[in-house]
Amino acid sequence: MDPRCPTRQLLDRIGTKWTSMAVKLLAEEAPGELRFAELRRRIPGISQKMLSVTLQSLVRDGLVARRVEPTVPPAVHYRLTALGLSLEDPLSALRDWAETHMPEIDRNNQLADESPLD
Amino acid sequence: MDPRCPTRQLLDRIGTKWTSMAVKLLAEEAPGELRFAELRRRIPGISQKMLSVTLQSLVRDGLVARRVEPTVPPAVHYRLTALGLSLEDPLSALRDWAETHMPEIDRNNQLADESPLD
DNA sequence: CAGTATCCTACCCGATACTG
DNA sequence: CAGTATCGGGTAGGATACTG
Repeated sequence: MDPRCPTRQLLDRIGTKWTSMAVKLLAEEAPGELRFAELRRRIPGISQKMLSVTLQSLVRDGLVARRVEPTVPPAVHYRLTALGLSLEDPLSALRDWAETHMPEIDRNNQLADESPLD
Repeated sequence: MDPRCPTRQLLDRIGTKWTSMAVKLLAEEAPGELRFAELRRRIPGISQKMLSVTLQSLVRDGLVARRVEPTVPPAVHYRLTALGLSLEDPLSALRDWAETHMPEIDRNNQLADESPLD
């Protein structure tokens, strides 16, 4: 198996802390857009810097499109591209699995904590 | 959106460098088992330490089962649990997407490198 | 409003050596 | 064979301050 396989490269992207949340919010809005500040409001705990870094990476990958209204102050809108939207299918499958099975994983970890002799 | 949502917790696990490869190899073998050294051989570049850490984490989560034959030297076998096997569906969907679309993402990044003024 | 620019810390991961 | 122990570098990510 190749440690540089496409799957690993993809996980290096969507595995970063805020990426999956940004993609989900933009997917819910698709084909509409969200502004920088609106995304910031909907992702509790994210800093301006991390939202900026996250979105730049998504734009660079071609998963998200950035549109600037040249007003003062500027209004910047983000939306998923067709490529980004196509990622929603496997990503929502992963979300469904997580919501269904993460509680069981949590229980398994608690059991491991209670029986440290295994 | 909750930054501690199940999806993020799941990505924190399968997003680590070697986890998705270990799961894939064990899934291909399911319901059979693989030994430590055999996994090591099939994951080029992984160190003993990282394979050990990766497998321990998977066992702790209940995604992988560990079976020790008390011989000298010991023979340790790993296999996916039912829970681990259920993860294969969304994970293979993600792999399929990665193989199909990562080349396009690579091209997008190359274009971004060539046009730094955007 | 939508970003940059710095600084700093935690921790993932690799390299290496050792062991029952 | 299947681990554990230890050390160290690189980097993701947080806090804070500044700007067109």
